Parts: sequence; C-alpha cells; structure tokens
Amino acid sequence: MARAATTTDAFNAVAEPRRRQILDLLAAGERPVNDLVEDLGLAQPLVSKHLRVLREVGLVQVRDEGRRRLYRLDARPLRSISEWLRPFEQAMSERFDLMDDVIQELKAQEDGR
Amino acid sequence: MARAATTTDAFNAVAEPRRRQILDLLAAGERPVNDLVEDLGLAQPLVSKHLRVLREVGLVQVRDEGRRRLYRLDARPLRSISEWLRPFEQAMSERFDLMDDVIQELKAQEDGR
DNA sequence: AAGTTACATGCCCACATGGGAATGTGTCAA
DNA sequence: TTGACACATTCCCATGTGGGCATGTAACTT
Repeated sequence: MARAATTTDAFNAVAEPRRRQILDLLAAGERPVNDLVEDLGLAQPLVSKHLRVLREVGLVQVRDEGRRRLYRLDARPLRSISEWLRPFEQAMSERFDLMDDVIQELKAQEDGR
Repeated sequence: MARAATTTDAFNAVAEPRRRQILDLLAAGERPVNDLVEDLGLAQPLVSKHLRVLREVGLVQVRDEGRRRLYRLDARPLRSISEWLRPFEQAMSERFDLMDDVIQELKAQEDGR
C-alpha cells in the first residue's frame, strides 16, 4: 500500500499547508472560492481541489449562491486531532523542555564525541 | 510537486496511524524496537522506518544500550499542531454542533429537495 | 443567443510513499 | 571464531499526490 489518501481523515487532510491556510481563512466566516484564490495566490483549480479534499473529510461545507459557491468552516473533525493530542499536552510544556535539555547533555556526554 | 515528505514536519509525520500508535506507546516510557514490533504486530523493518521518520522530525530520541536501541518520546514538535489547532477549539465544541445541526436543516430546506 | 463569470473536473507529470523481502551492521554468547 | 540476536538499510512495487493546463458546466449579463 502507498501513503494513505488525503481524504482518509482530518490528520491527512490537514497535513497540507495550503489546506490549513484555507481553514484559517474560513475561520473568519463563509467565503466564495474567488476570495480564497486571491488571498492564497494560488491557481483556481488548485483551490477547488483542496476544497474538495476538505469537503470529503467534512472540514468545510458548501452553499450555492447564484454562480458562486460559499464555503464554510466545520471544525468538528479537528476534534479527533485535538483528542489524540491531549495526552501529550503535559509533555509539550516548557518545564519538560528543560528536562530534555539535561537529557540531551547527558546523552552527548555518553556519546563521548 | 508531489505530496510533502512525511519528514517535512510533525503534521505530515503524524498523519500516519502507525506512527501515532508508536508515539502512544512511547508515552509510557522509553522502549526498545522489539517491544514496539510486538505491540504493533508489524514487521521490524517497517517499525524501524517509521521510527526514522519520527526521529527526523524530532518526535523521538534514541539511546544505544548494548545491541538494543531505546526510543524515547519527545512531544515538543507536537506543539506546532496544538498551536495551530487552538483558534479552532471553540468551533469544535458541542455547542457549535447544535448550531450546525440547525444550519444543516436550513440548508436542506433552502435546497428545496 | 452569445458572451462572460465562477467554479469543478479531467488529464498529465514528477515524486514520495508504506509495505514486503532481502541484506547489512554491530553486539553479545558459546 | 562462529552463531544468534537486535536493528537499520536497500531495492522493489503499486498507489495517490500537488501542480499545471485545458476543458466542462452552470448562472448571470447584454
């Protein structure tokens, strides 16, 4: 098997920086594709493709308004990421950084370079 | 360009379910590769490859002990994900789910099917 | 009806992937 | 020294990718 499809879940969909940018922009509110195209400075087909991926994992919803399509954020699928991350929250804190620095030093000495 | 390398950042490294499992296991403490191989039920080379990716993005650290290599979690790179996620926290909450349901209904009526 | 606008979809490519299988490397044991 | 053990690396393949480009489709305008 190759790499999992980007449409597999929120983890894979959000691994792409442009798709994260799109979600950032949509956090401000509903917007048509052209707005996103301008703000991102990307080709329109590219944006449409990214939006398709986001749609397939449920991170955005669409609404037709005349010849425009308004995209809207749906952050709920991000919860799976947030929940997976929670047990690691403590280990991410600054305090543990200091511990890690000490360990790094010990390791460096151990390597004896 | 193709998809970004898995070693590009924590986002891409963590998109792979097995790598998330490995981090889950390492959250309990330092462990040799063989332990992980048994717990994951994967082929040893596969585990080594995944560990390599995690190492390259700084999510794990290694320490040699005889003929074994002890891997250790370093959760710090996860912070970039956690921080990107933070602005969406509110939008993930249950309360907004209810709002979304209402919006879904309105949208369904609007579509007039 | 014809043109334009706003998107979506299709085809192409270079590229990195996850897994399988085999092999390499370093450490300990007998 | 020879063998077993613990890992890492290499080669292979099928697959899905992001981007560029061209085309399709629906809605609005004139």
